[in-house]
Amino acid sequence: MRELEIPHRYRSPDTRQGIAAGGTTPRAGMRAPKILMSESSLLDRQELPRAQGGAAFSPLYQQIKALLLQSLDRGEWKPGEAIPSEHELAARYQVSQGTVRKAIDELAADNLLLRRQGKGTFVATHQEAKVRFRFLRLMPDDGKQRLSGSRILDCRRGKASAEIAALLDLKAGEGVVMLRRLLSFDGSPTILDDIWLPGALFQGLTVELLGRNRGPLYGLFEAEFGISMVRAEEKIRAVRAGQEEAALLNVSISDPLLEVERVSYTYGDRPVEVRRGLCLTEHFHYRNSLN
Amino acid sequence: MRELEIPHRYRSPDTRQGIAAGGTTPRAGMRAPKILMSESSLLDRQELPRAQGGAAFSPLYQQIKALLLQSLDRGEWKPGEAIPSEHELAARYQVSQGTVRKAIDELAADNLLLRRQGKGTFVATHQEAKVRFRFLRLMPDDGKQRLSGSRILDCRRGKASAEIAALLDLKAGEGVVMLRRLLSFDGSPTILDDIWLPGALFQGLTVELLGRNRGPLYGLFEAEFGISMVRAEEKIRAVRAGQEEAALLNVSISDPLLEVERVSYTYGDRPVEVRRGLCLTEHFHYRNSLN
DNA sequence: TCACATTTGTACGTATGTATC
DNA sequence: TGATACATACGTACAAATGTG
Repeated sequence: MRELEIPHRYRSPDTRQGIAAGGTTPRAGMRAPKILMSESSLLDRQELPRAQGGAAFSPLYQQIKALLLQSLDRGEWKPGEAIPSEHELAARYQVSQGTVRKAIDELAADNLLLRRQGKGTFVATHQEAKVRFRFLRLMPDDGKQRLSGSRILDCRRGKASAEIAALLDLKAGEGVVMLRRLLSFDGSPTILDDIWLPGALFQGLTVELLGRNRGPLYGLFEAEFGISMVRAEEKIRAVRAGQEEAALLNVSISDPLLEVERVSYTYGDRPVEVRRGLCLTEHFHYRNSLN
Repeated sequence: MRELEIPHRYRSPDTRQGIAAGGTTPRAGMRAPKILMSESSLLDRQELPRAQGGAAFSPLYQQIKALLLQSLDRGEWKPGEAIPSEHELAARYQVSQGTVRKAIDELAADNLLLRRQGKGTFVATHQEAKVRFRFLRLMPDDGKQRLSGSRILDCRRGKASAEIAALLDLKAGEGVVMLRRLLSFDGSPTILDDIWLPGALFQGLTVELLGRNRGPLYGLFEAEFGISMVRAEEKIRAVRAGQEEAALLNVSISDPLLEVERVSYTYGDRPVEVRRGLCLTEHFHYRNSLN
């Protein structure tokens, strides 16, 4: 583990120990602890700048959350696997189970973890239908999800354009993998995706590997490259079909298409994918919930 | 309040009372407690059918959440107002503060309530910029939000079409208010909205009232009609501009437009608005976050 | 089928920190 | 300075779901 400090708030409530109840149970005064991470690291701290000029403090459970995030990021627990029990984590970090619980609660709310009563807490994976659904927003108008077939049209390596480099947080000219695929539903081509990935992170990515893959692309990324897509931002527009796109999607030039620009992030808000999808919305729609 | 029953789980942990610690603090055994709503009402219960054929049980905090929802729905606390403190609610419902806290946590997570440390917990209102932002997803490509001007083009009453009636959960032919408005940013028309509302709920809604309104439409609905928009579902497509729409949005016929179909819901998942927006996405985009 | 251990879920209580007025 | 309200942290006990012997 790492070096820990003691914050000057949420100290052990040792004032209790004299007054405290029956002596059979282990009391707070016996424990050593209260930890604080020495560096801020992945902490998604609030925007509030503390009045004091000093270090950035955060509640214990946020620190635990950050530690859990680090473990996830390092691949200590793989997608689909169970993480240690709350009890075990509490012992490991020397905090109460309730504190671990609150940390996990937030990670579960962010869909990074999945709790199952009686079984344990599991690392979210794109192999599950539920998760995949969260990232595939195009739905048939009649509501019935159809089988989707993916055809890889292209996969090659090159240098990032200035625009892509900026979005992926790369230096201009760094290597990227570019791939193009066509998703069909019931055999009719519906989504044309252009995808850019940082070359360094996706070394062995080839058409052959993609061809062998059944199931979602993000599932492959998890299994083969250890990269979990955790979050994405999309920008959606209505555009006109160009010549090439029209041909691939089997529509006329200038037909309206839904353009979906996506930047996907892994743990720690690091961008790892840029995607531009062109969708035929004659019989499909992009669904979204506001709340 | 209402009649309450005692569930056969989560009974008072009265086994403690003999063993329990110092006698100065109020013990669990003193309270009367443990409630269960006699009817299911607004409960958003899980899909799990209980093994037993009997009543539908739910955790206490879910019951409290349902009671809070009822109070919100009845307008006991108005948008922008503070609800009673956790302490007070705990006393009212005869449960612990922690249980009230968990109920409020969920309502806050759903954006129905807003917690402010040191001040209280407040009913969410569309008067706030933050909330408005959640429902206005069209953004300028450069990221800088501009002033939006709303011009009401039409407002009349009529009978619901079969389609609208179905979406609003009305009987075919029931009265609706239809209105059309044009939103402009920096003076350039960008969004053309057609809106349908249940006539019965929006009695005094007129062009004059709309004309006097500054601020968001949903704010007006809250203030004048006591109807809070809490959630919405959208379906998004790329379409071709028709003649009328093209003229109003100042584009050519057949230009691509983003169509956003929205159904909005108030407390208890009751649909209270259908909206069809046509958006110009030359310099704007619909933003969305996936997680 | 039953008993048991494990793991998450619910509920309670207490003490203290932090923000606000 | 004090009162109030939400936030954090600890601890305990029991319920419910799951898997195993």
